[in-house]
Amino acid sequence: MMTPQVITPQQMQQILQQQVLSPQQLQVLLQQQQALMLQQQLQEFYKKQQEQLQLQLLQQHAGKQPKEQQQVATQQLAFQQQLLQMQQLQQQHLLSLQRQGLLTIQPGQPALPLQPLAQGMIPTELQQLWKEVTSAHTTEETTGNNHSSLDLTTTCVSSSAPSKTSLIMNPHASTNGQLSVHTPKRESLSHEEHPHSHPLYGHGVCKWPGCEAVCEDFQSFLKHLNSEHALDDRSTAQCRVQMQVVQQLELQLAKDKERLQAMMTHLHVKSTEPKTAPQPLNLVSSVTLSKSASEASPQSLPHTPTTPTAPITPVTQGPSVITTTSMHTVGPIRRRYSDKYNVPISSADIAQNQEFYKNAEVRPPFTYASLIRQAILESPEKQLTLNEIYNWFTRMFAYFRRNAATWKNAVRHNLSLHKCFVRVENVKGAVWTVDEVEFQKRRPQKISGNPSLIKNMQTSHAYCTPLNAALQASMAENSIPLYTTASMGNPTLGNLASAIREELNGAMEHTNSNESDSSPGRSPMQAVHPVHVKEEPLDPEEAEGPLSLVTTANHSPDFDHDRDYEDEPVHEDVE
DNA sequence: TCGACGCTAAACAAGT
DNA sequence: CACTTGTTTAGCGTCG
Repeated sequence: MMTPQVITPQQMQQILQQQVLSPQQLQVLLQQQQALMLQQQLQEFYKKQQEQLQLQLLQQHAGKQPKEQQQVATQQLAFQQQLLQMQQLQQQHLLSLQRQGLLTIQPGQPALPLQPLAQGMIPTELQQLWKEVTSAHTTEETTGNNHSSLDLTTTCVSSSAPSKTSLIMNPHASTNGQLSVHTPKRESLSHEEHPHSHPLYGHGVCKWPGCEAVCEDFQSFLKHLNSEHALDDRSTAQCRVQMQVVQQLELQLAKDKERLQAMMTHLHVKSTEPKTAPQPLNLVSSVTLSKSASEASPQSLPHTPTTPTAPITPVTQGPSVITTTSMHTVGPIRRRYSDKYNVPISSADIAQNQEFYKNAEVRPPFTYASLIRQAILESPEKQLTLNEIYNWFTRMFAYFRRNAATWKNAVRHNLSLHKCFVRVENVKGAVWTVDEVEFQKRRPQKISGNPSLIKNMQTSHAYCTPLNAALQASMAENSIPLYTTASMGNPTLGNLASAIREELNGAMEHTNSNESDSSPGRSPMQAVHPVHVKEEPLDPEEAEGPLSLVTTANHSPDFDHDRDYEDEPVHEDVE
C-alpha cells in the first residue's frame, strides 16, 4: 500500500472484505488506484501516439514530395518539441498527482511514465524519417489544429474528433437526448454568452491540464491562455490527451447510458404489465408454486425487476449489456443469486421498489430467509409473530397474496430450519427474532473464505469510483458485490447502494452512540430470553462477534405506518 | 460427481 | 374438529 501499484480487483476485494483498512485508508487507496490507472492510461496513450506517428512516417515514406522545405524544417522541429512536451506533460501530471498526495514516488522508483517515450523512439531516427516524409504531412494533426489559439481550448476538447464521438454517441443520443447536447457549437456558444465562465478558468486558476497557473482575473487568464497555451505542439499534445480522456469518458458514458436505457425500458414494461396480465400462467395452481410461478410464468409475466442487486451474470446471453435483466427468466437463478448474496434487503431498498412489488406479482429475488429477516428487522421491536410475518409478506409483495399455503409453509419451514431465527416466548405467545450473530456469521465466511466466490465477483468494480469506503465495506460484509460505476447508474442499484449506505450510517450511529439511542438496551435478544433455542450446540465462535446488531439498524420509519400491528403487545417489559 | 443450499411438499404434533 | 403454529423429512434444482 505504501508503494502504489495497480492492484488486481481480487486484491481489492480481499482488502475490502477483510476490512483491514479504515474507510479513510480505503478511500486513499481507491484514489491512488485511480491515479495509477490514469497514469497507465496516459502511458498507453503516449505509446499509441508514438506508434501512430511512426506509422505515419513509414506510410508516407514512399511518397515523399520534396516540397515546402521550410515547412518540413519547422515541423521537424515541432515534432521534436512535441516529444519533449509530452514528457513534460507526463511529468506535470505526475507532479499534480503527487501534489494531491495521490501518488508517492520513491526516488529510486523507475520513472514509469518516461519509459514509453524513451523506448522505441530514437529521435535521430525519427528525425530522419520525418525529414523524408513531412512534405506530405497533412495528417489530422494539422487539420485538427486549424483553429485560432483562442479557439483551441474548446475545439480541441470537444470538436477535434467530432466524427468519432458522434459515432459513438449516435445510438444513444436518441435514447435520451443528453448526449446530443454535447456539441462543440453549444459549448462555444455558452462561452460567448458567459465569457467569464470559461471551462478552462475557475477559482482564479487556469484549468488547462497540468497548468494551474494563477490568473487574477479573466482578462489575465485570457492573456495567459493565449500566451502559454497557444497553438503549439505542446498544446496539441495536451489537447490530444484530453481528447483521449474525453473520448474514453464518453465511451463509458455511452455504454452506461445504453445499459441504463435498457434497464429502464425493461423495468417500465415490467412495472406496468403485471396489472394488466394477472396470472398469465395460473400461479394459483396450488402446488409447485415456485416452479410454475417463478420459472414458468415469467415468460409471460414480467421478469423480476429486482435484478437490481444481480451483479452476477451466470447466464451467458446475447445482449451482454442487459444480462442482469434477462437473467430473471429463470427462477432458480434468481434464487441462487439471492441466496448466494443473501441479500440483506434494507428497508430503503424495499421502500424504493415497494410500489413495484406491491403491485406486480413478481417474485422478489430474495430468499425466504432474507425476507423474513427483513420483516423482523423492520419491526420496532425487531420481533414478529408468525402471523405478522405473514402480513408483512402479503403487504409488501403482491406475489405473496396468492398461494398462501405454499409460501406460508415455506416461511414456517425457514423459521424452524435456520438457526438465525430464534423463537422467543412472549407474554402473548411466541415471536420470532433474528439472531444477527448467526446471520452475520455465515456470510462473511462464505465470501471471504471462499476464493472462488471472490473470483466470481465482477472484477471491474474494484476500480469503481471512490465509493464511500464504508459502503464498500458494508457491501463486502453483506456479501453484495461491489458495483462498477456503470452499475451504479442503474437506479435500482443505486437505490440499493444508497440503502446500504443508509443502513450503514444507521449502524455507525448505532455503534458510535453505543446503543445510547432512543431505546437503550432494547435489543430483542435482551428483551426476552429465548425459551426455545434450536438444538444446535453453540459453537464456541458463535458467542464471539460484537457485530451482532450492528448491521441491523435498517429500520425504516417509512414503513412504520405501513405495518399493521393489530396488537403490538410486544412492548415487553424490558429493562 | 458431490455437497451445500434453497424451495416446495407433506407429515406430524401441540396448542387454540 | 378446524385451524394455527412449529418441527421435521424428503425430493428436486442450482451452483461451485
